[in-house]
Amino acid sequence: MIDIRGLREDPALVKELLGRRGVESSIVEELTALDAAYRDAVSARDELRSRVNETSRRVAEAYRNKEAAEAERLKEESRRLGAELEVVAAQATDLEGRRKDLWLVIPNVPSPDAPVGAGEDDNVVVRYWSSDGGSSVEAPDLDYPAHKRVPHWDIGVELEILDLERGAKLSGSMFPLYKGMGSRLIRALTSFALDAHADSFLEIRPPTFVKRETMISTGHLPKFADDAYQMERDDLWAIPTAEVPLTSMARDEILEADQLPLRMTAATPCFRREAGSAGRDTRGLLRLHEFDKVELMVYATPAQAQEMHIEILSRAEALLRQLGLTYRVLDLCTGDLGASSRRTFDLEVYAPGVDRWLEVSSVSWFGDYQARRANVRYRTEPGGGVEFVHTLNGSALAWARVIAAILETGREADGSVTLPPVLTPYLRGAARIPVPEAEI
RNA sequence: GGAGAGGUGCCAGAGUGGUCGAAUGGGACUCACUGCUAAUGAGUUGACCUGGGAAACUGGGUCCGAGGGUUCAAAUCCCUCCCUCUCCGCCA
Repeated sequence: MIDIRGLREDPALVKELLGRRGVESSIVEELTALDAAYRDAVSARDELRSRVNETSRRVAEAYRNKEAAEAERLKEESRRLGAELEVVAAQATDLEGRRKDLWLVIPNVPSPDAPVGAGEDDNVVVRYWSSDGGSSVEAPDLDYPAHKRVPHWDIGVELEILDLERGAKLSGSMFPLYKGMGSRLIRALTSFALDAHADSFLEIRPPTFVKRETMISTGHLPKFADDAYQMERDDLWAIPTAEVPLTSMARDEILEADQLPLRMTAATPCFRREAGSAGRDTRGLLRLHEFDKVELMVYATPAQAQEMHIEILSRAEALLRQLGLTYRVLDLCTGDLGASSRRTFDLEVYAPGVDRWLEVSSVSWFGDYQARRANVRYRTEPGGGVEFVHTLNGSALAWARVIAAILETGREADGSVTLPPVLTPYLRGAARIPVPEAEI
């Protein structure tokens, strides 16, 4: 949730910044109006409640003084005030609910540093990286031989490591089934990444299904309910990313300043209905209802947040470099920013077979937007006041698309795939995926 | 799933209708004493909403697992739900 006090103080600024991401100023004005009405109602309710309380106190007093008649009279008065209170309180409750409903669906105020733009075409490429060219603001040479211009779904069938038809048989399209080296590759990548972060990130294995409140904390509900899988009977939701459970780890808690920054990492499956993109990218591993991902998440003080943002980004990039994959870093423009985010960098790997840049990581700084929803605070100093923490997270990394890029990038002329050497120790020494011998 | 016990402040723990935001102990913080640490003494110590104030501070309201109800009045009585513990059952 945005800082509603900040909104009261400077509505023009909030309107301006939210306008950059396409939020109508009338919506902000509506929240301002509801907020004012809510506060009036609360004052009226509290004043009346105060009188009821006072009257009740006098009832007790009257009884103590053995003034039964006076007590009866006060009880009658209190009853009358109570009836009045009920009406006023109902109004306050109604306004509070309407204010909260609107408050919850208003997206975060973007960072003034985020590039202004309408949509993904306006994202800014910060840099490219390739194993040949290193880091550069110039796009690398994307000149690949024909044998690398084969889509991973064909490679997957050829090498017998992907069986999307059987995945579809079991669960429907966009639920992949990996086998053999395909399956092992996910395990290897997961171990590789978790080990890479083990120096300073606490490894967590969170639950995969979470309560409604947990989804609300990160901003995935109520607005984006259509994108999530729900177990209706128990009102549990399948996590779309480990960000969801990790961000709620400290929900309703007050952390000590010396615990921050608090870094965590988790490998989990991620579930997405992809409701808005039916029919797009239905082939292969480009867009899936279920995929595995390693996530990094940090609780930080506002002062630490920027530095943590860079640290997460660096870690995600380091993995891609070690895997030898060509990638680029995008600074998302205000129009493409996720609803909860203040600023986001996306990492996209280049997959030569499908000739596309694939998003494999999204590194976001949420400010206190999620912390306010999740009520995660910290004590600024021992015995001092409390403030909301800042939350940040980033994938490091989402494996399905990384695997697509590895297969396409590593494909040799004979059809086998050479794997990134860093994975060899995690693959019982295997350095490549051979072409299966033809059956006789 | 069945039976029982229980959920109170940072922690432990008292409190069965009004004087309870809540005893007491511990912790933490501040001050004093001490060369330092420890010990001792005194004091302070919640979060949230809303109003006043530049601020220090201050008025009102809410919060004793959650939500409803009874009552002039609920931590305390009633109902529903959630969670924890013990035993039984089941199970990887």
